[in-house]
Amino acid sequence: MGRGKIEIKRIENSSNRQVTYSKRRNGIIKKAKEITVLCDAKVSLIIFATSGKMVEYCSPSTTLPEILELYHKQSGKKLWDPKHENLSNEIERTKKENDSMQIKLRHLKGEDLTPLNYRELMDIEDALENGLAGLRDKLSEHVDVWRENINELEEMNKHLIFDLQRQREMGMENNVRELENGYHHQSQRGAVNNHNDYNSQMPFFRVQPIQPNLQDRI
Amino acid sequence: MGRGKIEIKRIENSSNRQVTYSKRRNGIIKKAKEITVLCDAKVSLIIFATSGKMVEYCSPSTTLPEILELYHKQSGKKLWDPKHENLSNEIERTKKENDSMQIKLRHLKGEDLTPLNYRELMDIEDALENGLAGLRDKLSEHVDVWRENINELEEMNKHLIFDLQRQREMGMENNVRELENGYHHQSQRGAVNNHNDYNSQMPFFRVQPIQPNLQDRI
DNA sequence: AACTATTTATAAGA
DNA sequence: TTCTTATAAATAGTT
Repeated sequence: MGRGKIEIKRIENSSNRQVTYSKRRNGIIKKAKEITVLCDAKVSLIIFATSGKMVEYCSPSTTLPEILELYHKQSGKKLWDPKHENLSNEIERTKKENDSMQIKLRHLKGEDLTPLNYRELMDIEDALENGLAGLRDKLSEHVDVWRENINELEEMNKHLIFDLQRQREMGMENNVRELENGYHHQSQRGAVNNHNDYNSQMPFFRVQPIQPNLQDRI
Repeated sequence: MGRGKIEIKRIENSSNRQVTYSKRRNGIIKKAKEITVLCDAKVSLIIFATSGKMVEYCSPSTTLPEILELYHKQSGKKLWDPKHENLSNEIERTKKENDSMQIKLRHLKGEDLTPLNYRELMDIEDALENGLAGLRDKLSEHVDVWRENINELEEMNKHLIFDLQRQREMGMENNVRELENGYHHQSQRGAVNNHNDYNSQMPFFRVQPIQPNLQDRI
């Protein structure tokens, strides 16, 4: 249908091919639209040029996914197969893994033990005892850290108390010097001079933990 | 293009519509084939009649899944969406569940405890102790069953031994009667008459377990 | 992209 | 359905 008849074989002239592609592509889409209107047909048409550019037609009464669903039902061919199938397998595998872990967890919690035989029960007991052993190691590590921490804090306290006393004694000497120089001082301050009274000293210092994140671990 | 021009609107006469459908369907497929050959295009064409009957054309250089893959890349539209998406979500959810169970299991086995704080460790210890408690209940149930079984077996043994002795004594009486009636007997048999010798009696009976499947549960 | 001679598709009829 | 054929529509080659 044109000035001359053409053979149906690849058009070698690239620009001719491009022009023909464009004309015929429009022609097919027009035909597709017509058949959907004239005959109530559902049509999906997807065309890719060699360039990779795509055009699509899908009859307005439907959608591509719906057409693919119908296609799948009729032909039995799986379109999204590789991905879909892989996912199905993976999910099945994962769920089985899940179930078996669930059962193991229950057993370790002492639940659902009835169907187990003596050997299996003993194995679980071993596991629990190992678990408790590991756990108590870890707990005692914590205790060790705290004990060490307490020691360090006590050591630090000692030094702080020592420093504080020295500080006060120096203050006293200053007081004396100041008195000698004619300065006046409030008599309330005298209470502090009794540095053998531990309780009265306590409110004067706060010690930060040596391990900065210790709070998080308790 | 025919004897008369037609409007592009639904053909009301059903048999006309059917005929037109059939002709035009073939026409479109022919056109689709031609454009693939002439212009190196990739074409997917799926047509459903109102009857539900489907015809398909896909250019020989490709497959429908491949076209759909390209379609997805270019348009961004997800074709297999509902199923595919649901599966993806489900697998993700299941994997997360898996991971958390894996971690719990490790903790109960006394592994990977380092990142836990003291409170968490104590919780695990509680869980393990509860587990051990439940487990030991179950173990002692087993032991109880065996103990009961052993008692029953011993009871049975007593009766069997008693019956056996009676049997032998009756045999003896028969022997005596037979002797009185003039029968001859080998003197070796005399050893059996000492029914206070337990060891010599043992080989004479085998007792089946009272619970038929007891073996399975040990 | 527009034109148009020609081929092709197809509507109607059988 | 299929064949026929008059006619509409599509399009190849040209401008």
